[in-house]
Amino acid sequence: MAKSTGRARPVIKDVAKLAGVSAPTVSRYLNGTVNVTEDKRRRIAEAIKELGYEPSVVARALSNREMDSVVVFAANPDAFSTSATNHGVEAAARKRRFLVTIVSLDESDMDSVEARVRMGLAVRPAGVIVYEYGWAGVEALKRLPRDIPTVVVGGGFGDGDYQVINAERDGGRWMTMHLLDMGHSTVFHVAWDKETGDNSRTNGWRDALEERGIEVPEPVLVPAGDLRRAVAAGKALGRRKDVTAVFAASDEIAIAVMKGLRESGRKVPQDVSVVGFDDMDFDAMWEPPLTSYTQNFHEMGERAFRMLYDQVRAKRAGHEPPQSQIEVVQGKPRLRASETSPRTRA
Amino acid sequence: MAKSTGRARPVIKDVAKLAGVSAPTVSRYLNGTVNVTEDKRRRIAEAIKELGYEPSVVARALSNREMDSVVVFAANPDAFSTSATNHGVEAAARKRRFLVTIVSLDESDMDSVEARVRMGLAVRPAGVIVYEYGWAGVEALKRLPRDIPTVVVGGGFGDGDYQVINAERDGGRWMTMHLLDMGHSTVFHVAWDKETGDNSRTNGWRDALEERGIEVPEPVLVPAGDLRRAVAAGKALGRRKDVTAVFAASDEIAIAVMKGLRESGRKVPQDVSVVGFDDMDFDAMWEPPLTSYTQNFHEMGERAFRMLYDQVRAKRAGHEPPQSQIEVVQGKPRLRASETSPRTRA
DNA sequence: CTGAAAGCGCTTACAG
DNA sequence: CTGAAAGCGCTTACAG
Repeated sequence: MAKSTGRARPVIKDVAKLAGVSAPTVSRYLNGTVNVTEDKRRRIAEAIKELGYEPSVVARALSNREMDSVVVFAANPDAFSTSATNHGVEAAARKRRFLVTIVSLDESDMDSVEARVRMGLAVRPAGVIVYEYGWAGVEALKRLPRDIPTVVVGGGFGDGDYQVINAERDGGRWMTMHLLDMGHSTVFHVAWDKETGDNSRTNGWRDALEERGIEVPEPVLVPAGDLRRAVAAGKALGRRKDVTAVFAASDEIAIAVMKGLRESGRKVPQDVSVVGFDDMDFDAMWEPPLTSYTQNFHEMGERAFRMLYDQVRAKRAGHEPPQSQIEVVQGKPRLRASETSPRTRA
Repeated sequence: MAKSTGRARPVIKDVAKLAGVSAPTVSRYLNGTVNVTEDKRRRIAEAIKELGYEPSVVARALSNREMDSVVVFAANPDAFSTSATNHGVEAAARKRRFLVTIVSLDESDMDSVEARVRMGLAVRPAGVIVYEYGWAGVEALKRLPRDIPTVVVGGGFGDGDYQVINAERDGGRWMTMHLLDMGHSTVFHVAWDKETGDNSRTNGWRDALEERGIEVPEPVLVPAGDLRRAVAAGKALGRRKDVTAVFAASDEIAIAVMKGLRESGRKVPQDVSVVGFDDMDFDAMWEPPLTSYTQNFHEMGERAFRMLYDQVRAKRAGHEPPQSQIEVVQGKPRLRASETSPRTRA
């Protein structure tokens, strides 16, 4: 603890001198690469403590040609999914003493993706994690060198050799089935217009309808993020007497749709059942409490890091990379009170 | 673009050779520290392009004794305020080609703060930004060396020499005054029990009441994050006929309180006016649309970085540090429909 | 098991 | 303006 030397920050040589050994020995002690005599171990440990020594990750990185760090490329930096996943990555990384650097991708400025990828790679991270919650992730992925350990989070099956995916499609199917099981003859669907492909909630909705042999109505697509348009969509749906159930692709949409439905004189859930997706904090507070589907983004982040770490370790040890793999993180429905069986027509 | 050499990643020497100059000259060209002949500039530029050269930030960091990066210490990593501020920091940092590393502080594990600070500092960042949205930030701040450029975001006046603060107290005062101006004889207040001190919404509420010479009722404190307890608080308030207006310390709380109020048979806003704070996305969707107060976290993040950068630049140039300063980022009220003048008692 | 030497890829005095 | 040399703080063959 005591700052015994005049140096602002002790370096490995200071430790070595104080412990009466050479710098490489301290390095070996620190990294456990080779055995060090018990006696010396003790003296080194003491010296480290005495000086408050912390190895320079920068010097280590230069020597190792890479840093103990992971860079995360993420679009939609303000989205809940992004921030929760970041947190999961960071928690797992910390256990391995890896640093995480977030480089956000601006969906509105494609040209910059190239520059941002270069910038992120300039620290020579041990690996990268790319979120495919939005399409900018796909662009970033294309620009990554093949030899850097990479994990893709989200997106469709097979977007990456190593991937952590959420069961979006399954979830969409489940929610739709749930409504069907309650007796609704069909389920309408409202979603943002930017969909993420194969593994989407929208496809899950389609799956359920098709499985039941129900004709799939046209999904209602709304410009991404435009709550007002989502309200309008709800209102339009409300005017059609054949809609008794809607599966909204997100809680935000569900809430907007409910508002629109009410504006057109329909009650939720008495006249129309509405379910959402994402299980946001507020859902339980809603009137009526919104039925939704939880995804565990934090868990996805943790798994993504662990999957990456396995690759990094193999690479450093000179082993073959682990087998390509896709982990699917299941979500689960949270039933509340925004849906009910359709009532018999008056 | 073309990878003309066999090297995986070109280094400064490759550029130098191709351009027919020495490595230091390339370095000077890159950093603009000294003039380089026009002729050589051109050749160097071409070589860089040809090789796709990107300087190693790690090597540069080792030489400079610090990295072009900033570490952010942030508690409550999942909170909207945290993620929006991060995004602002990152956007501003990118313009200066600084990397940002997020180290999250776990409020439940105080012992680790020390370790996390050390870990964050191990990359020798040029500076650090600490969020005082929660108390863990205060702990981190105590453990930072005095000589590293630092800016504090949030918290109370004077928590740091360089600080970007939100006008929380002003906002609380404004919202309370607004209710008073509508004719309510007093305003009740519900908040999480962990308050951030001087510059708090709660204090703003108190200010307004005191300015008007109104006796300040006991604020209702609820365990942080416990929405259910907040609903209960709303319910309890609803049973008291003297409550006609409540200022909730956050939108989450406002929503829970509204729910509780309704459970006790009171209508919002007809019987009781409720206003929140934070202006979350959903507020406009609420029934009734929730009146709230916006804070510009993104802007706070940007300003924090710029303030930090000024310190870093001064330090690197060997100048005196800029004058200690506190920037206050104003928020603004968003009036919607969750409050109204009290109606005359029936 | 351990030390002296060389190297990672930059930058910065030091000469010229 | 520009090059040769030394140094930033580690790690890793190479000998012993």
